[in-house]
Amino acid sequence: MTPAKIAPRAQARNADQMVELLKQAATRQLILNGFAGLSIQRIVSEAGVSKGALFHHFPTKNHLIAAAFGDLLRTFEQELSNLGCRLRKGEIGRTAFVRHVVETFASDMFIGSMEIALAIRVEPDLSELVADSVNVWRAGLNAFWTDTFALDLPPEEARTHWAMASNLLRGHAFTSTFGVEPDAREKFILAFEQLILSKAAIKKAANPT
Amino acid sequence: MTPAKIAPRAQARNADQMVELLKQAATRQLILNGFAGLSIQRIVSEAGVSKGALFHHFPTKNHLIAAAFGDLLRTFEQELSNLGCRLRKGEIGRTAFVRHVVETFASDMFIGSMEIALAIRVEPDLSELVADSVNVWRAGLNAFWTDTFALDLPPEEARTHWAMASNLLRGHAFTSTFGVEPDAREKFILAFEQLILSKAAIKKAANPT
DNA sequence: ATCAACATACCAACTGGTCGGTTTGTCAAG
DNA sequence: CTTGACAAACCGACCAGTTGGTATGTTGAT
Repeated sequence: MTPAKIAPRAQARNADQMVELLKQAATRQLILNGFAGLSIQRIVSEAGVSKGALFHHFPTKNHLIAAAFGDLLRTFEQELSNLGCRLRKGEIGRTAFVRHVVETFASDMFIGSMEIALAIRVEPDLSELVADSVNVWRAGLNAFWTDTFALDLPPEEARTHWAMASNLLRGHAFTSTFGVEPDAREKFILAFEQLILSKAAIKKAANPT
Repeated sequence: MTPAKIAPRAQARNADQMVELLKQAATRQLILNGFAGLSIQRIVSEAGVSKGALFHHFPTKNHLIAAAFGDLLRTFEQELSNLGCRLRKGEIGRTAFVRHVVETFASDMFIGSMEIALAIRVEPDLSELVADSVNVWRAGLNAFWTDTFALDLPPEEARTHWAMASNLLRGHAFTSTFGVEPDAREKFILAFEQLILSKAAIKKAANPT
């Protein structure tokens, strides 16, 4: 008889789980090594699977990155929406709300997504793959503000105001990557609240629980 | 006699010019292909010189990137400072000033520098090489605001206010990479002027020419 | 003659894939 | 229940090209 051989690696059989595993591995490696350091080899090592498995589910690297990026944007949108709901229900105050929102934007995951977003401008293939996700994110981000606050301004001015709010958060997140002084975050939170939210009324939740 | 051979490539002999050439080639390739696509091969092709020449002047790729990044930051600082001077001398109005400042932040070169800035968080070597340039830029950016405008606020609050201004510009620049709606830039300019500069007085130039 | 400046060939490692083989789960037929 | 067929899922070896350098030789200015 042929001598016993080392058993080949077992092959899991759950496509959805594999896709999820790959997207999460990509996200972790993005945070760890940045967009420039995001390689297929690193992703499969992180996920503990083969390149063949990866390319079975995603035709190109860009497809995987786009899928992971789309998940990231949906996660942020969900987090923000939740924060808005909690504020409207009175579960948190306005300052705490701002603090949480700022933390979402200054998170490793958001910074990672910013890297992808900037890289997109020179990668037409990737840009096309993420176009829908970006549009949904933009609309969701605007809705987050308008669902949460009422502002006594004409619609176009209100839209610009909330775009400013989002840009301020992005700018702060960007600057946070170099580290912030100990109390600069807290100062930003208060200044943001004053500058952006002082004239905005919190909408009451339809059904406060 | 040995038959005529193709003459070896002529070797220019001007170190300063070569260094400048390499930094500018790196910057152009950064704008064209992003940080992830910024390779030695692309830089030397862009510059029309050899890798040997590059590595004679810069010990590693990161040294070149850091040098080019430092130049970029100094260029932005100079541009902004000039705009501030022109405003103070009455050569341009406040709205035009804001428009020019916004254009500086939304420029390809600034976006390229943002890519480097984000990548730095996962590259300790590069981070160390650019630390001084970043500190100088930060101080220069704050001085740009405080040299140009007087604000009736305590120093700490003024500092936070101007940090908000810069972050707003960064956030807008970031969002601009996806393209902006036709009049969104103009709306941003007006809203910025209203939100950030409405309570700031333009300092008069010491010697209006 | 000397050395900084520059060129070119070479290197090991890595890149995003491709490809042939193996494994696994499902289904239908007996 | 068993068996065989099938295709999705997965593996790992292979591929051509690229990466950031290194080593050696040549050139040009003094």
